[in-house]
Amino acid sequence: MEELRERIEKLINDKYGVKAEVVWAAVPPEVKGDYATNIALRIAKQVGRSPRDIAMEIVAEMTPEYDLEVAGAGFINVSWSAKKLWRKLDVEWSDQYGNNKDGEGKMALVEFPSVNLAKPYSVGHLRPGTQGWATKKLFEANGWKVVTDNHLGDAGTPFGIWAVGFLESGKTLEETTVYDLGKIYIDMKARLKTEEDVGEDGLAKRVQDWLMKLEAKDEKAIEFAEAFRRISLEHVHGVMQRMGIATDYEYGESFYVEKGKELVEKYLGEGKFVKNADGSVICELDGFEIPMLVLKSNGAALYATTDLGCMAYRAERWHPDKVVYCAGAEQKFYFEQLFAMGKKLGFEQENIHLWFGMIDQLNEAGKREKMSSRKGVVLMEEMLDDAERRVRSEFGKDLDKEDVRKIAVGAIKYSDFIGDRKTGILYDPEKIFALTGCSGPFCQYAVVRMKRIIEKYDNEKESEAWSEDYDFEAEKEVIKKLIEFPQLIKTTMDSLEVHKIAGYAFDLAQIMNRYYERTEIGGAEKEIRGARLTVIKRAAAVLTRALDVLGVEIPKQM
RNA sequence: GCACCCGUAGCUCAGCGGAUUAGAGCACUAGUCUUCGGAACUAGGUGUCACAGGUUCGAAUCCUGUCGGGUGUACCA
Repeated sequence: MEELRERIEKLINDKYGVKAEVVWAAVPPEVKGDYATNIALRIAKQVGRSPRDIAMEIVAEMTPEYDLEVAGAGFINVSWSAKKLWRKLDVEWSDQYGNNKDGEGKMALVEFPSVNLAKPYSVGHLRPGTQGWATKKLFEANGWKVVTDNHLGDAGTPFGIWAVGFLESGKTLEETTVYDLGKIYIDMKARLKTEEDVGEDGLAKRVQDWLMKLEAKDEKAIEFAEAFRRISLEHVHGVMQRMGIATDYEYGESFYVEKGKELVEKYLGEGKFVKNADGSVICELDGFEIPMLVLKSNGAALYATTDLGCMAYRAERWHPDKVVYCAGAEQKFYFEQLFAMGKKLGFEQENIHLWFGMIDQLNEAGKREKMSSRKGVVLMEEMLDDAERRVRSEFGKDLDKEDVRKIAVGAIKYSDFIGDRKTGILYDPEKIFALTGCSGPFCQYAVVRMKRIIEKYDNEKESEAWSEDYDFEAEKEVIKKLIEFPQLIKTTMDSLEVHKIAGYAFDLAQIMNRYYERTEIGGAEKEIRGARLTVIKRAAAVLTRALDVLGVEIPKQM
């Protein structure tokens, strides 16, 4: 294919004086041929001839060396024998198949899931975790070194809200749980909203007072903050462990408060920031009507302050080439400002806001609406429990605990990758926990089934010995799919559209299910069986790797 | 007001560096069963690709406008 591509590119250059890249695309199954290029259509205008004529001429030059055919408006379709395709796959195959070294020597910092410690981990924070983890995996598959950081929401207003609410609750720190914290947070938020609506600010002031106390290192405030962090973090770790995600570091916002404030002073001194009459500090940004607020009028830090400190800390410690912030679409404007500020201040890394649509739920009227703390959210633990319950009841067998978890989490994670990450998702248990159709468990099942077949027939290394004459025609569709994989990993890296890998995994799983529905393996002659088992082994390896990028693990049985 | 995202089958969504006949899953119907693991496979679609223009030999895909939905718009994160 490479050779043919170069030949055609050379031909159109020599013959028509046009430089263009030939790209092969898979053809629809009804059409004759395996791959097609629309090169004739693309250069037709420049050449000044009809695409069909050009395609005919190209084909005439390359026949009979290659099996080419002009189709449709001027496509050039190529057919390859299954055996040739198999050889291509075989040459490229290794235990690292799919991975590449494009990112060698480069380093990325991926920030996720960045949960708010003031309330229990809810489904509202599902996407940063799943998408962030997949992004890390994707970078690694492309040869990057990756450092991950859970940028905990452990400072700022949530702390003040929690401190005020906690004192009102009358409970002691020892008897306070993460669920109490969540309840306090939600109640307080509602009260603050009511207060604001009537134009008062008594409660808001008390919240800010506690915040200031913490930043001034008041003993009581620090004690609260530490307890608050301990209670929440234990809970967060539990959920992340069940989800099968983890980060290397978890410096929270509080870690960067001081550093951020120092930098605000520094840039004020350099004239890059401006102090308002009310004491607040801003950073003017070209192209933005609204400047970036980097310090509140009462002198307290806010998100931008800690993120500034964070950006500087990371630059100094890791010198990342890219920094990926995994956070919802509603924060787009903020990140645009933050990145513009980073540029203005001379930070060199490329910043990416990996954003995603929000999670909706159906209300009583059956209408879609945003999931919000006030209306009551589904907690991650509840969701995981539900999913595991469903797995247990649907899969009658005695699955061990770990397999149940993997299947449940596989369903949840995969459902996040069915659509583009920018598209919002609907929290519908029927879809999130889907065990059939386009789902995680469908893909997991395909791998488990393949492994069983391999184990059953591969006990005497039969896969190593098959007849040289075997034509691989029955495996052609599988082989073509496997050939696509390395390129998919590369192109997904450009767009960070991980859902394309999920689509690939589903296609491959479906192809495999169809494959052994109509192809005999156990009953095949020994010389053929070995070849078929080898293809199945490779398909299992590729599907496992694709799912691994998504963070979907393979259970031992299901 | 301005900015960004979205509008494709009953539902949930792919497809959008233009191109061979617009696809999946769910749901529904009918099949395939001495299972190399049937949690599977096969067959079944009357879709104004929101609407209207434009560019093009060719537009769901690119451009402009309109309508509808969502989000954001400095002391929240």
